[in-house]
Amino acid sequence: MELNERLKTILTAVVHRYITTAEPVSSAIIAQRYHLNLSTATIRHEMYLLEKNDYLWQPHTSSGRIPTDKGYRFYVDNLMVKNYLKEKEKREIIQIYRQSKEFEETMKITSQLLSKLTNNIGVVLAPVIYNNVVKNIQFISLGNNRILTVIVTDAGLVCQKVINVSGEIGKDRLNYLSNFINSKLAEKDINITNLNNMLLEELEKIISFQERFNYIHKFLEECFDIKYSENKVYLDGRINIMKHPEFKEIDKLNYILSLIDEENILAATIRKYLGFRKTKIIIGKESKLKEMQNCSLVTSEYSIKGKPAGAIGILGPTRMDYPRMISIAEYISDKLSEILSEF
Amino acid sequence: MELNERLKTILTAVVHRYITTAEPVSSAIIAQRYHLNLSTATIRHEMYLLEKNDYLWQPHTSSGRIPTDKGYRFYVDNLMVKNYLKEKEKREIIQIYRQSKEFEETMKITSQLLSKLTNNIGVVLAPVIYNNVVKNIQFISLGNNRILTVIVTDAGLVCQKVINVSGEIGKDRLNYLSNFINSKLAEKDINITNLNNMLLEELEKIISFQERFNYIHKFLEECFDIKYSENKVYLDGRINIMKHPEFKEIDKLNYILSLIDEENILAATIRKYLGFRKTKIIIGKESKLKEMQNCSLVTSEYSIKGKPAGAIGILGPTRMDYPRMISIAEYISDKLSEILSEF
DNA sequence: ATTAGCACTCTCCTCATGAGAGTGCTAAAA
DNA sequence: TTTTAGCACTCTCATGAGGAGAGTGCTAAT
Repeated sequence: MELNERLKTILTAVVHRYITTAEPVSSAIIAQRYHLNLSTATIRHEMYLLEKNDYLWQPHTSSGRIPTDKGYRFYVDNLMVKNYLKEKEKREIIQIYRQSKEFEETMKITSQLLSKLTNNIGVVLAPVIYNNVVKNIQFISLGNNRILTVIVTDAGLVCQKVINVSGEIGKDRLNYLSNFINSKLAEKDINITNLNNMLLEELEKIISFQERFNYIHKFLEECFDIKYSENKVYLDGRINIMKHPEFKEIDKLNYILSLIDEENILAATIRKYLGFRKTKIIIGKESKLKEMQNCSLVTSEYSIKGKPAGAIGILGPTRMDYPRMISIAEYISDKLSEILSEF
Repeated sequence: MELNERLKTILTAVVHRYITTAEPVSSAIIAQRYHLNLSTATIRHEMYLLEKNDYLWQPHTSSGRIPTDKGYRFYVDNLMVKNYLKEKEKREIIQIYRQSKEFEETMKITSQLLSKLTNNIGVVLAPVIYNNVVKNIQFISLGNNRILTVIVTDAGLVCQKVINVSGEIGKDRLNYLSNFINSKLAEKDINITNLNNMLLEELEKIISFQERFNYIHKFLEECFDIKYSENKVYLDGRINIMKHPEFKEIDKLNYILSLIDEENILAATIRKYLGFRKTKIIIGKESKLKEMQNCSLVTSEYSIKGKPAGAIGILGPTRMDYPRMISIAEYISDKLSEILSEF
């Protein structure tokens, strides 16, 4: 069924009212507060139609109505009015970001900002390193046949990995190696995957002749097999879930808690919806995850120097103020993109 | 009042029973299960004495008894019998540790082991870097007057920091600097604090003449002002709190949740009790933190190459199996010490 | 198509009741 | 003096009844 204007107005009213009060919405409240010049009986009839079409539901026969996931979805796609942050809020955000000069801290601050501004849970996925241009590589001998590799990307990301080698490699040789690679890196932009594929061949040519290290190939392969930042997730504001009446019941709390406990599930969910569009909204059961059934997730991607890098997210009850969540997510991801690009 | 043997036996019985059932313990249960050859009336009288002296309390006048914090404390200090892990469990732990060769992963695995083995929350404080001997230092230019400093300690810890300088420092000069420092490091053991104090003078002498960098002093000072690992905390098994009946009530859950949310509070609490003894037990209100009032924390320190480095912890309800928690905490901290010392 | 009116449904709160668990006390036994 | 049997007493917890209140669904009139 195509919703007519009046049905849309009523659905909007129900969503708005329910978002602010967390109580089932009655026909009387709509009539009183939303000035539709309709009697409660008419509104009741319209609500009945909305319920029949799965936009609303009733906890029990004689109670008010609550939006369904489908109702929220329709609201988000067709009804809501975009919201913009106040200049004052924007300034405060910028102010807070100014405190941090470091990558890790910036990630933490971002998740804190998200949770403080929304009263929900703030999530930040660290940038994926694969896409970034490698700027510098260093090998540091730790002794005991262990070598620390430090890779720096143009985005200022640093990742490290300790590698076991089968025989001692002298300092000079490590220096030779890093100098050689760095000179190659200076010539043109190379990301980690490229580095892996391209450089290995060349290195083998040069080094296996010059240096006769049989194991150098394997060693380098290990160096570049870095998953570091792929799994890194920053969460903040877990306690906020306790503020929402929907999680007063232990069972529902249990679901969202296990989502929070297993950061990987959350990260995987966000990652699953990446690409295609900057901002995405996943409402309740849309995610197919049983742990998400009472939650919504608003995610927004950020980039570094124009290249997609990662995403931030806001996790809260399906009953959330979507326009505001979206404006916050988008503003923060924009700021984060700017800041990381400057690094 | 000094507790006589019979009172001790009864207190022990109450603690053991309460730990397994989470139900107030009645005199009848003690008489039935713990073969004291006493009537319920006598046991009731003894329990009354224990209650008068604050070792037990009753939720209401006609219910069984529950140990107080003081009761648990007495049990832990005087009554409990030390427990040892089974060989099979030890083997499994070693097995799991074998999967990891990296520092970060080892920390994560440790917190997971703690939570899985105890059904409580596993906490790991990363090693504090100050005590460690500095092995190698590298400066990598990031451009835009930004320099990445990587410090490696003999324990294999790596910490990084990005520093803004007021003017560009060339690659050669950075190399000169790191070579100079590294040569000094090779001569004798220097930890970060020493490095900071001692080296700065020497460097100033040498470099301010040779290189005429006015800002080199300030730059180096910033380099060594590293708090990196001090605040790093690894938590695992947050969801486990839901398994305990004491947290079925939302209010109590709220407290422990805010403890889990603010990792710093937890870390600070653990740190506060560091030193003096390897393993420590903080029971309920002993910590003075209102968030801890229904929780106990068992912590055990680990070391790297014999030097105190950090601590692990187990966070759960005061009603926990202390002997087992302690044996797990001690075994894991020992293993962790071994592993980190090998790095 | 809209509305007034009203019976009906369901929740929620309170109160009463009774069973059950476990104690505290007392007087008798050891 | 210590221990115990016996019993009244207290408190919780589950159940059900009753009534108020919120809100609906339906019907007949506008």
